[in-house]
Amino acid sequence: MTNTTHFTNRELAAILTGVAARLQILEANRFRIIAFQNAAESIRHLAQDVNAIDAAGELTSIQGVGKGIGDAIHYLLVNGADPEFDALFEQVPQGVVDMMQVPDMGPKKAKRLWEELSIDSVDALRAAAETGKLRELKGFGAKSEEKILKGIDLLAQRAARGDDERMSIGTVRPLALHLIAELQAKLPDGVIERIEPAGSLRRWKETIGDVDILCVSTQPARVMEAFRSLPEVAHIAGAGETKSSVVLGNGLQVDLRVVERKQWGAALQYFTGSKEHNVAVRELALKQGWSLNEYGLTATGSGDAAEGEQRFFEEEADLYALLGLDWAPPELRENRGEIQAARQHTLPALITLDALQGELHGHTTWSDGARSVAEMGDAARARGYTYWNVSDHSVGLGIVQGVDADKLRRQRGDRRLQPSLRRTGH
DNA sequence: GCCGTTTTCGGCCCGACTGTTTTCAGTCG
Repeated sequence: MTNTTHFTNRELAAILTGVAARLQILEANRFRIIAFQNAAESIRHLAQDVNAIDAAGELTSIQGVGKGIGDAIHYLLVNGADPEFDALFEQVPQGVVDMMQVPDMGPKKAKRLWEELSIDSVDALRAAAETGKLRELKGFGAKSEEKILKGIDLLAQRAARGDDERMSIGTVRPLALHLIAELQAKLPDGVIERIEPAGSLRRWKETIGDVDILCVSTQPARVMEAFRSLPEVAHIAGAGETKSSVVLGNGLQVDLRVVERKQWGAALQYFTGSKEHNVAVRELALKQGWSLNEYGLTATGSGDAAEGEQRFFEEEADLYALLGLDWAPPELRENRGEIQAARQHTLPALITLDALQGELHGHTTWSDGARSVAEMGDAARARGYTYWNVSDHSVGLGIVQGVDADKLRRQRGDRRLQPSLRRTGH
């Protein structure tokens, strides 16, 4: 076993995503594609270095990594390349994969454009759309061309703005709350019965890809109309009876969905995600004889309830309770063990803002620190800190109630460690 | 290709919206 580090977690995840994309274009077995996507996602969010896990021979302990993908990863980490992956990357050009970044351009369309019109890059796609070549293809029309050009512009904007298309929750949350307030002000009292941000915003993710807003109203058409005509809206990406998507001037996409009051619990659960959490909850529901969608539960007939019987939930907790689960705080909903914990009533209590008496953060060897993340974490724990936020490269240290904060401050001799607090998001 | 409170086989979440389609496939979240 060599100790050479060929790939970081992120690089490895990118390779697996590239494999999945190419398998999609080649129309491989769809479950095989999902397997690569899941493995990539797991590794992207891994707290440990995948090289260390490989060195310990425990790759298959990673969620979504079995023998097949595990062996491939090991080969890749040891040798720096995998012939099977290389062949795939050679077979389908990167440009064709890049085309799938354009909104509404999935593997099927990318494949057809590549095979039938020899379009193998975003630039070639733009040229073909501009000259009206795409509409020669069955299934493509003038509107498709227009949409593709707009999508490419959007991509270019994003690239120009920075390499990360996600925005900080510190930026997005106030904006989302402002939009909600504007929407409510625009409509007469009572039209909107309930309204709340869902999605990654409700899960308090550090970065937000797009904003999901859920609301209850008996007049969805009216709400949709008011939403789409908000002054911040630069482009309307979708306009349905109960769902609209808009893009703001700053490039942020905002989706609004309207449901009935009795559907609120299931809808909030559904739109809060994460996708991984939802898939796991729906699988659990299926095992209990219920099919779960954003409106409620429908009995499949395999459980105790008669086939077709429906259940609705005004509150999210009622839905979880029917499935035998404790209500999980949105922050935990990533399918990383919270569902098992909810079933066993062992969900952890989250540290709340008022319990924190101070915080600091330490640099590690990732940048200019002297110790690794693991060493820093161990040292912090040994000295009585409750460390509560560990990323790839730094350790956030929180002092919570029950810990002698004054003593810690004396030990550190750090006058700057005051009981005041800055919200960091976690 | 992965996985297991029906475990080594046989499943694998579900619906809204769009464009171009005469009934649906593709994409997205």
